[in-house]
Amino acid sequence: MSSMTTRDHIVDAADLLFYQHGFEHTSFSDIADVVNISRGNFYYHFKSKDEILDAVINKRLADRRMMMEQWEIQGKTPQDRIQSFINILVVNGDKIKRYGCPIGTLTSELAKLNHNAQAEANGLFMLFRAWLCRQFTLLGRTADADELAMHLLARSQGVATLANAFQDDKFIAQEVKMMCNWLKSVTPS
Amino acid sequence: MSSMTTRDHIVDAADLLFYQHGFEHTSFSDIADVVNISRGNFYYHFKSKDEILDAVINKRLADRRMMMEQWEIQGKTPQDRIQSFINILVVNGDKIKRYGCPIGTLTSELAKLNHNAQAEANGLFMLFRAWLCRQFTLLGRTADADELAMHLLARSQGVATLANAFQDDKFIAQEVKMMCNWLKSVTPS
DNA sequence: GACAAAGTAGGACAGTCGTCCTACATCATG
DNA sequence: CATGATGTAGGACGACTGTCCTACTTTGTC
Repeated sequence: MSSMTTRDHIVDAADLLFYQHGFEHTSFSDIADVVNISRGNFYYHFKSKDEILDAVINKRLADRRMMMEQWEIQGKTPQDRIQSFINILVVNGDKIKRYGCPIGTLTSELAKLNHNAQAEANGLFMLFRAWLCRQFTLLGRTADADELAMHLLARSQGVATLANAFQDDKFIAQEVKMMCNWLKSVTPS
Repeated sequence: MSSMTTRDHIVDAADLLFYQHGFEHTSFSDIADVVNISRGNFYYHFKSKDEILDAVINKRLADRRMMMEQWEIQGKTPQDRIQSFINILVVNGDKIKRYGCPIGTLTSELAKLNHNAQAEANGLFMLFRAWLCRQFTLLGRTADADELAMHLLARSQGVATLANAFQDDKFIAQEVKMMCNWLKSVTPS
């Protein structure tokens, strides 16, 4: 995109580097090398590293919102849309094997750092939770929609963590299949 | 323990601090403050920070092995023993809510750091995987014992990650109950 | 073309990190 | 008591961190 500002480039690079190497392990120098600007000049665009983190979280929130909108357009039924969520594990399989889930690993890291942005990062989970909850409600599971949402979220988090540790494609495929069957089993006929 | 050496004290303190604040975010000064020794003196006991990490991983391996031996003594049936594994989520609920799973968060961090000790840390997962696999085999599920082991491991990892993010006791209880029901459902009658 | 505004470069800064070194204390054994 | 081994204290080191500052270049507007 030629219309992208330097600020956008910084946020994009930080987004990727925070995912690949973690927030703390990513330095200004690392980002500067990617964006090709001088290290000291970040402070024209951001007052602190934490402000970059805020921007990255907001970008991720926006990205995920857009993704969900796509799912709503493409998936006619709630099952289809929930299926789209499950399929992330396959679509992003390679990245997840290497770096884990972008959301889960970020919230874990910030929890250990006792970082101020914890609540904001958790908003990413809340976004998926609320969206899934809505889909399960539309599916007819009004009574336990949130439970089901949390259950599915937990399942996919667990698969991401183990896929990252074991680098196992077959495992991901197996678990995705089981989640599909589970989805069928909770869908009223 | 009065019989504990300084080295043991260092490893214990590092074990706890690595869990609470992460490996990278824990400095020699942090450990020194807990153990009450001078910072520069670590190198009499360890040649590098990575060597402390090795020692911590080995300690965790030994601790978990001991835990499993206890489970084998206390649990008469394979179901009982697998149940003991599931119950970690309740027994260690408070710590998990604060800091996540000690194993999952460590392997995630080391993956992002691209650290040499990744393989060793993954040994912790392999330990549980093999143990669970054995229990499911004893349960009579010889054909898919490893699949079931990985599935249960993933489930507990997911619960730990979300419990850490959402600080939700009720969620843990719900998921543990579901895992119990799942365990019954895979147990041949 | 003048000039303020927007953006950038590059280095200074104080602090912290892991590492290493040397001097000192403790202690068992002769 | 003497002596070597074991362990400890405390600071020096170079590298790197996030932050901040000043000088410079580019850009848009009158």
